[in-house]
Order: sequence, then C-alpha cells, then structure tokens
Amino acid sequence: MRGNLFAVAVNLVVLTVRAERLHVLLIERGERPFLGEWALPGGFVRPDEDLVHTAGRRLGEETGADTGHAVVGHLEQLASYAAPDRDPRGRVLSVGYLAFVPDMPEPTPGGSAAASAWWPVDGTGPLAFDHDRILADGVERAKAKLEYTTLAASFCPAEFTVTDLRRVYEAVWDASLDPRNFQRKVTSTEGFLVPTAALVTGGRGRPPRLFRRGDATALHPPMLRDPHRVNDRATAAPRHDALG
Amino acid sequence: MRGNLFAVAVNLVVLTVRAERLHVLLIERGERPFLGEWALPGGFVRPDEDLVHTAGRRLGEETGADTGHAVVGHLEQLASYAAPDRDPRGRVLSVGYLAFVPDMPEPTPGGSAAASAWWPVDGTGPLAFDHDRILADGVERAKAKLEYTTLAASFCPAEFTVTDLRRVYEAVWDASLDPRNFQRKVTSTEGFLVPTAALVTGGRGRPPRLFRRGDATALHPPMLRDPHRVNDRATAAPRHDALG
DNA sequence: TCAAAAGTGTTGTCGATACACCCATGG
DNA sequence: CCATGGGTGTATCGACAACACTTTTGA
Repeated sequence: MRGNLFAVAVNLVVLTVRAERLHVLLIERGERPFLGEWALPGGFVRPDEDLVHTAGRRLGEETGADTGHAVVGHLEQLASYAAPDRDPRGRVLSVGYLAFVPDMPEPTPGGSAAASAWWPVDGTGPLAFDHDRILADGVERAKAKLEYTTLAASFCPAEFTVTDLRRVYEAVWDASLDPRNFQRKVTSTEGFLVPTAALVTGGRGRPPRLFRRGDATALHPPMLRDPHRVNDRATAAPRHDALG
Repeated sequence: MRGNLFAVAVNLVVLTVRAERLHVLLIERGERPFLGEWALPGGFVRPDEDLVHTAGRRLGEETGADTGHAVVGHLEQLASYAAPDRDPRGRVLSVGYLAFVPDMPEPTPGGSAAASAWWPVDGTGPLAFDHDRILADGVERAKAKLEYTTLAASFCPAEFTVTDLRRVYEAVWDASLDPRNFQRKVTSTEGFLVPTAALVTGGRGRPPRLFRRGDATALHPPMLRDPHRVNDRATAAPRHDALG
C-alpha cells in the first residue's frame, strides 16, 4: 500500500446558546504541543472505532453525559483538515465534527484537558493548531443549517417555548427576528413543533405554551436569512439598552 | 502520540452532464483489492501534500488536463469515510471530493486504472469499497448546491446558452423546468450570467445568446426544488417521446 | 409558410414582512 | 389598571408558476 501514514484525530465544535449568545466549548490544553492554550476538544480515533463513534464518545465525556445529564442535541461531520504542517508532532489528519447541545451547567474537563469552558464564538482568542478555521467552518455550517432544517430545536431542552427557539435563531444568526412572524412560521410548519398541554407560569406577561420537537427534519420552505437584514441585532441591542 | 495510524486516500466524485443525464467518472481497478471492479478514481495523499492538492492532481490526471484540455469546473471537499473494515488492506481513511466538470471526450485512464468511463449516476452497479455511499453523498450534495449557488455553470463550457444551463439543472435534479421561467430567473440574477455578443447559429429555431459565467457564487433567493415537483421528467419524457 | 426554439408580458397564488390589535398574566 | 410578553389578524409586497404571446431562425 503506497502513501505515508497519518494519525487521525476528531475535533469537536460543540455549540450551545447561553445568555442569548452562541457559545463554543473549548478546553485548555494540559499537554504539549500548545500547552496552556485553548483548543477544540478532541481525541485520536481508536482501533476499530468509526469516526462518529469517536466523536460521540468525546462529546459525552466533555458534556458530562456520564453524569446522567441527558444530552440530546445533534452531531454531524463537518470537514477534514490535513495541512502537512498543522501539527508539530507529525502528520495528523483531523476530522471536524459539529455538535448542537442544549444549555447546561459548566462543563467538566474530560480527557487530557486542564480546564474547559463555554466561550462566546466571537470572543475566542487565537486557538491552538488550525482550530480557528475549524470553528469558523462549524459556525458557518450552523448558520446555514438553521435555514433549511429544524435543527435549531437541538439547542433547546426537551420542552421549550417558541421564544426559546427564536432566541436560538437570533443567537446563531446574530440577527433579530420579528417574534410574531417567527411564531407563525414555526407553529405552522408541519412536524416542527409538537404542542404540549403545559404553560410556563411565573414570568411576566401571558404564559407561553411549551412544545416538544416534532418528527420533521427539513424546513419547507426554508427560513431564509435575508442577506440585507443580517446583523440587525448588533445595532438594535444597544439602542434598546439606551431606552431602558 | 496516541492512536493508531491510517493510510489516507482521496476519492473523487467527478460529475458531468452528458446526453442530458448526470454522469460520474469511474475507473476499472487494475490491482487488488477489488481487481476488475468499478470504483471512484482516487489515490493516496503524498508526503507534504494537502488534501485538496491530492484531489486536484488526480482530477487533472483523470480528465486529461495535461493534454491541454481546459478543465475549469469546481472542486470541493465532500466528507471522510473511515469505517474500520472499509478496506481489506488495513485502516484507510478516505476523504471524498466532489468535482463538477464540463462534458468532454472519453477519459484516458490515469494512475493504476485498467480503464475509465463515464457512467450514468443511476446506472452504476455496486462499486468497490464503500464507494456507493460516497457517490450517493456526492450526488445529493450536488443537487443541494444547485439550489443556492451558481455552480451549475461549472458543468458548462466557457460559453453556453441558457438552455445549456437549464439542461444541467434538469439532469442533476432529474426534473423538468419551465424554460421561460428559468430564463427569467437566471438572467435576472445579478452576476450569474455575463452576456456576450455572440449567437449560436445553425440550429432549429431562434438562435440563442451565448453567456459566460459571472462573478456571483450565491443565488439569492435560491432556486428551490419543489419537493412535490421533483422527478416530473421521469414521467414527462416518455410522454414527449410518444408524442414525437 | 410552417415548425421549432428563444425570449417577453401578464396574471394568480403563495409566502414573507410589517404592524395593528387582542389575550393573559404579575405587580 | 398598567406593564409585559404571548399570540392572531391583515394589508402589502415580492417571487414564482402557469401560460398566452412575440421573435427569429431553418426547412
């Protein structure tokens, strides 16, 4: 068999929505190279292990699935990265995986990490290896997927309100959406949301209904990001603060 | 460095439109394993070679770019496949690449292939390795990309008519599109098509104008496949034949 | 003059936006 | 009863499907 040999790793872009902002799970490296720097969680593919199995195993370790915390979410392959000089240890190919998980308590470091934390996706410093690139690709994929799939619900807990779902879109797209039109769009899309009998009490205003995820995976017609309207929230939010 | 080692290969899903059908470039294997069976072209990643470089090199070899034939087209990474038992020789990770090329003469086998040929994508027998899966992923990606990008033009030669472009959509989607509405859509999308002064003479009917590709890469709003309308051509074509 | 293919005009429909308005709760 | 947020009704607009119609060629 011709060709030289590679070590094969999986790196995870684990996204969640916290405090109405999109966050990514990063680990502080506990070993060389890039000791002490922040990086995407990941690990090498074990013998007889398939890529998605490695990704799922590491995702569970990092998000504390072993602690009984139910992580539903979503996991899909993103792309592979194999520039010859991307790892000083030698030739390493990394397969990026993209995960969407509901908001959860602070993560517990898994693997060989010194620490782990949720970072706002636009507030990370330079990351180890080529992980800036992998992160950027993951965020872009996430933005696109919300347009034509129902995967936004993967960021939500088992039961959630329409407003919860809207905040996912707003955080991922960094845009503001009309709550009334959004409500109609998602509730009228067959199979996106399954209503429950429950209401959320205790908040201000009229109590919202609770929904579960439906069977639909595709969104027809899609919810398109208007390219002229994206990023409205960046300017709208300060204006709102000034008025309050 | 933990983890076992992999050989890393690139496999190409090279698509083109011939005789109004979507075709894929396959090679007949000239060595074991799967000697004599049909497979996607590919090759191992060389030392100091990046993935896209391997893919571009093999694409040029298979499509005869070295013969002076201008291959413009499009090349993008598709996904990686690394099931432990996918190659009987040992642990091999394959990175799939998707290529769109204009129609061209019969290919000349490159690498270690015994033969190579264009096959209709829905007429291939079972392929070697897990290449059926890679091919299916590539075709699905191609269908999706035509919706929201201008990549259909990558299947066309440097100058082409609106009808040429429509036949690309019809072949990839296996659907029939209204020529008049299609014309308006693509000619009114800023930057998709650049008109030339030339007309195509010699055919029946009014001579069509020739266009070149424009700078636009995205299609806003997208040209959506109506899920209810797909596959019309499968029934429409025989009807047309019966009438002709 | 006819057939064939390119290209334009027009109309109905559907979905999205924008926004007026009502509903249901906590203070 | 007022503020707050959930949710509905509706006018308008833009894009697209459908299809009548005109244009320009070869036979």
